[in-house]
Amino acid sequence: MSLKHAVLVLLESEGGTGYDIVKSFNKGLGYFWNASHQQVYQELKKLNADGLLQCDVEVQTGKPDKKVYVVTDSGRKALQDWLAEPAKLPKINDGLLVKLYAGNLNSLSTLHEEVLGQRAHYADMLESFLAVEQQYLSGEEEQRQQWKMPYLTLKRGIYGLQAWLKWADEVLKELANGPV
Amino acid sequence: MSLKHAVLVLLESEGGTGYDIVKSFNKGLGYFWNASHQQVYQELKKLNADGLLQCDVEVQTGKPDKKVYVVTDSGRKALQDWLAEPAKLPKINDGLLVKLYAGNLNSLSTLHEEVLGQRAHYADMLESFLAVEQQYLSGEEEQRQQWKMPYLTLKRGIYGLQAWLKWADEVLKELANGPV
DNA sequence: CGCGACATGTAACGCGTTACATGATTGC
DNA sequence: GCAATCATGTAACGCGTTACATGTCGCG
Repeated sequence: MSLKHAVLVLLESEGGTGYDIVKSFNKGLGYFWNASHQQVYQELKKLNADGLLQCDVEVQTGKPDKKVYVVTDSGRKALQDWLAEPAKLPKINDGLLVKLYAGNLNSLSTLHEEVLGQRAHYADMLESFLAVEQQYLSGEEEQRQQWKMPYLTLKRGIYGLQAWLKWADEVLKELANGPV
Repeated sequence: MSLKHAVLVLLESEGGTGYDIVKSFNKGLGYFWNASHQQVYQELKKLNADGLLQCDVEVQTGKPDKKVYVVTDSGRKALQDWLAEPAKLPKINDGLLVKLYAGNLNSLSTLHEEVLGQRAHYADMLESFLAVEQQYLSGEEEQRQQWKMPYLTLKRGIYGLQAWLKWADEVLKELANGPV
């Protein structure tokens, strides 16, 4: 949809390498935007070819050369254009819910295990989000002001996960009680 | 990811046309699985070619002929295989959150409008979900038993939307208060 | 000695979006 | 007359996944 714009946002203030961007997707932004390293490197190449990014190579020994990308003026313009148009609603395709929906085709115990597995994953995720939140809340006023917007997105992750976990617990109860 | 399997689930019990499937994606299943009609027709063609679906044509006058698909034995097997393997975690790519994250690049009033717009959409959606829930809860015990699993997926939609709306209200307050 | 972090990619394929295309019937 | 519902598709393109591919450094 717009990996392009997510990349521009990340590079806007600082510039960075593909590797840096992938790391961001596994931390801050990663709560609500995902892309594999393959995808990121492809995209960087393309954005560079299209003139939205400029690339400086830092030669290194022992490691592959580091390619540091920075946003160009036309990149900044593309970002502004995107910010001005309304965001699309995210598309949800959740296989677990399809399985549940078709519950009678499957054994309840298999479903129970699956839900438990995802539950564990999301519970870990929530814990780490809450830890980041604590860090934010205990920071200086100035710091808090600076990280206010990213914090709002973190909050989204927290509420979303709490709702998911609440739901999952109800489902697990149903699956345990249920006939068969 | 597995439009294939979503289609098999929908056709498993009844058989149906591409049009029927698209309608399902706009109702029941649509809360957590989406696909355009173009995608659905392509997929049906492919599943038919691969022998997972069988197609009977009903000739009609005035309208295009109706193609009714039913799941074959190998289709049923493919479904069972999929049900047996663990579901992947859904991938989230939410442009609105990218915009918020990069809030300082944008005007707060633009962000405010965007959040308000999505809020309106999700509020409508929640209302319609709650209406469906009421219908379910006021049904006969036997009906409830039959629709239990789809109801659990509806519940997911309800909790998810409520969490989203709660979050959005906090964000709107912040965006209204905030400096600039 | 192996694992994880660092650092980059290619190729093939499959999934999803946008635009284009047709045409009857029913109800306001 | 216009919009919605019924009913189907093609073509081009762009986005995402999986598999393959390479090589160093530091830690335990």
